[in-house]
Amino acid sequence: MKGKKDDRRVIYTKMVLRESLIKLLEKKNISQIYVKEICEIADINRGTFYAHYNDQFDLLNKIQDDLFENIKMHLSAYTNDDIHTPPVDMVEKIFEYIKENSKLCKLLLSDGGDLKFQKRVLTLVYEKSINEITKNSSISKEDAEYIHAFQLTGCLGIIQKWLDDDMKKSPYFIAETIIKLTTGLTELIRH
Amino acid sequence: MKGKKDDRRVIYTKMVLRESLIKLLEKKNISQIYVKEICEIADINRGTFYAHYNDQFDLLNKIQDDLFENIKMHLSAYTNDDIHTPPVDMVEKIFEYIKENSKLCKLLLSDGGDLKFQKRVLTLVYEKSINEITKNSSISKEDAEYIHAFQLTGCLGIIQKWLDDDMKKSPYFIAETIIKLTTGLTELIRH
DNA sequence: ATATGATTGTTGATTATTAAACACAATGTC
DNA sequence: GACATTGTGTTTAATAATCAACAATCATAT
Repeated sequence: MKGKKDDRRVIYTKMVLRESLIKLLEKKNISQIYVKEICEIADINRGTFYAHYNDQFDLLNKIQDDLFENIKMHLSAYTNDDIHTPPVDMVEKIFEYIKENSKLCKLLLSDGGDLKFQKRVLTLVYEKSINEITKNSSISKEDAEYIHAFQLTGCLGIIQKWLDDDMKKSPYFIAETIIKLTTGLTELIRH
Repeated sequence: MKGKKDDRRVIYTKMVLRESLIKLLEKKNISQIYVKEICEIADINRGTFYAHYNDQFDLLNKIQDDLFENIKMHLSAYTNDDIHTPPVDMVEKIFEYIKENSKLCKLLLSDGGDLKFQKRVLTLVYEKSINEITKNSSISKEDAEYIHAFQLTGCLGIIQKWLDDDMKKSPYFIAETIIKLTTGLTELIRH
């Protein structure tokens, strides 16, 4: 799948460059950020930056790809895990992950965030859960699609509010709430 | 005075190795700490450690030397600065420095700390202030020595208490207190 | 328009760090 | 005491990051 693993130097370089860009993104737009700035804050030679990334946008994309992949991993763990693990615990893990990366998530998922990225994440969740619900129920695919349009934007709303509130509520509470609301919805349609 | 300046890599390596050792020193004695541990926490190749230091003790010595040099710098700034700067502000700077390096200072200056190092610092302060006081007063050198024996251990006591209290009082407050107590002392002898 | 200054993207030579391996010493376990 | 395990100190070739320089591009103000 990939070449050799990065050694410590590469891992460190990428990490500080990412942190540096995230820090800058809290203050200004990506197109107002210079490569030079990123390197100064990261304390990394500019030449080294270009050895890994083409420009600011490339770096941001890589960061987004990573976040996306991680969310994907958490989601697949949720749907594929054995039946004996309560669903709440699995969803909780996703929110713990979001909390750990709150700075970045706030930037990308908030109102002023990256719309393309949000759509990308939502589509991922969408495909996962459409299958889940239509699989073992009498609900038509058409109905399910509307339910999920509602569910997805609803979840995003909850996440945004949670981040805005500086994650005062525990990840478990949010997970529980979301599980209740989403499972409740399908119950409503069934009857 | 010295050769070429270290580049970014060297600076980073030394920094993380120092932080790593300090972290370990909070849990155990220097002679119970392995070089291997230090490198693992710092995420630095063991070979790189040996490129800069001989062993744990050498690293600790270098850390102490640095702290010593910095305290020295702050002290000399205090005694050599122009007369218009209030002494309290100068002493405050020293305590701000201690606060910034509280972890390390706590380790080295506390009751269980390194006695040799404490003595070294005290001697430094001693020489500075003996001159200061005998210079423009009628106090004999013999008297001054006793006053300072008192002053120095007294100051160390205050610093230790301050560190034990997790530096709740501001650096300025401590500076003010120490100035009051030490200048007060010489007044007492004069009369 | 033109001049001034700052950022860019790339380069070449140099240096620091890396992973991996090694024989050896220290440590703990049965 | 013999045993396996773990840390030590050093070496190797490979590679990543460094600094410094460069012409080219962009920004801003005059």
